[in-house]
Amino acid sequence: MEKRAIANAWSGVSNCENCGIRHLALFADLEHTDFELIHKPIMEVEKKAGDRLYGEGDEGQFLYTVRSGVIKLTQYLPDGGQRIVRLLRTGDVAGLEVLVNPTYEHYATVLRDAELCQIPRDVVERLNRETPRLHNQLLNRWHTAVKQADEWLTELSTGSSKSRVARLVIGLSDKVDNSCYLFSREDLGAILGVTTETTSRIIAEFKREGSLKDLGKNHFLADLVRLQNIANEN
Amino acid sequence: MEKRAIANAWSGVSNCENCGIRHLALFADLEHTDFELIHKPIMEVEKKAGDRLYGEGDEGQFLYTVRSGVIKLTQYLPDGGQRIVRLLRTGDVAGLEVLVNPTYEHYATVLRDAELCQIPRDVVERLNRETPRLHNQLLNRWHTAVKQADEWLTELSTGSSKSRVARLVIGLSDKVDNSCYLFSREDLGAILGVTTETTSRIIAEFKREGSLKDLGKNHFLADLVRLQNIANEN
DNA sequence: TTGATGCATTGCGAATTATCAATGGAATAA
DNA sequence: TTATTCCATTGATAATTCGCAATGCATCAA
Repeated sequence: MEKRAIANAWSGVSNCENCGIRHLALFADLEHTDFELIHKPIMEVEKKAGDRLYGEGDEGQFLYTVRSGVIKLTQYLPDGGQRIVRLLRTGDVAGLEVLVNPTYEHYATVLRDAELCQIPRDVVERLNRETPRLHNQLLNRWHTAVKQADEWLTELSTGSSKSRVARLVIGLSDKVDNSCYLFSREDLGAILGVTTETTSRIIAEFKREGSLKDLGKNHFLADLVRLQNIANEN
Repeated sequence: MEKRAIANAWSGVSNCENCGIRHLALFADLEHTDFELIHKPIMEVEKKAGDRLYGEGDEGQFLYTVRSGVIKLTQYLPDGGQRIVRLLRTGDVAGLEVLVNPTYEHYATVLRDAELCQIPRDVVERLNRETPRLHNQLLNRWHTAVKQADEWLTELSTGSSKSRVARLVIGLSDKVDNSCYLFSREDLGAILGVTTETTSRIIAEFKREGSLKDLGKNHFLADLVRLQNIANEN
């Protein structure tokens, strides 16, 4: 995990303004003068799979914009059971809740090596107070989060585990080349609320029947038509 | 379903400003001058259990603040399966998504007779543009929605159906007098992602073992300690 | 009161999923 | 190369949940 200061205040400003993924990021709508409101450095950090960004209950100092990679947000039950409630990808923001509450509400863990912009909470709060151009982006982020949560409830937590795995694979597939990078069976199970073994059995079955072709390293070729049928069955 | 215009523009304004539940409502932080920005009537509507506020895909003309009663937000799967993704109660807002998208994203149905404030989308959009005092409330609403969705994923869609029913009953219980108003077994099942029969069996079992005491009309006395144990078991 | 209606409950067999334990296979380090 | 380690897969069995049909129960209207 390497940390590279984009900057002291001024050059941090300069870099955000020219960020390659700015059109996807929280600061998409900011104008030149807005960037002058940023008086704390925004760091670009790299994290490896397995690294933790923050834990539930930790004091929320930073928000994170995902530049690349995948982050999982996890919550635990009293009995120790865990559930992955959301996946964050390029352009998504982790830790939005610290604008409303002092602490984080999830464990944020890197699922695939990630590059992130680490933004001090103060910076976002100040921009939120002083320029209206951040508001729409913030509302959009919240909306996206609710939408994903609702989809997970209806699509990934309803029906037989077979259809649910199928829906998850479809959701993780690149619709252009039908390729699909999966996660460990344990993580897939934690997304779906089923056991590791059940997930494994179903994916193995998909491979046997040709719905998935194994390309190695958890990379698959997906037969989306077939999977869609399974997804709709039950 | 009776509709009573609070007003032409001016008296609508006046009434919102003096609303009995304003401290809970979307307009909680507005100041006197902000109310003058409201140039369309806000209607107070009464709906009976079973009435529908709007459907998924409908053009989103209104937001609704719940004054009393309970509203369910439902999504459907292609195979016809349905899932209740959220319950709205006093102070909650239905239809927030129309500030971001043109159409509603759920079916909103009255679960218990409800009184609602029907607010034209334009009104909220204008206030959102012209007064910063609505922003925090909007962010808060979104945050609440995400939080409830996440809780439903971890608590109501994880573990055995018995623990899930127990967690749901606890969540629906009045912590002061341990009383609990349930819904039809079908609705409870749609909240938990299990069948009506399974839900019914579990609640019947709770009654037999004394975790719930039936007071008639889906009103129960809950033994929260016992239920909590069941909730944590598995 | 008497039906009629709409739910809730229950029984039972089938299907699904969990659980525990063993085996297999691929990637990595020595 | 050879171990080693970490997962994924599979088997066997138990437990849970579903699906369908029958029955019970309370409410409401005639």
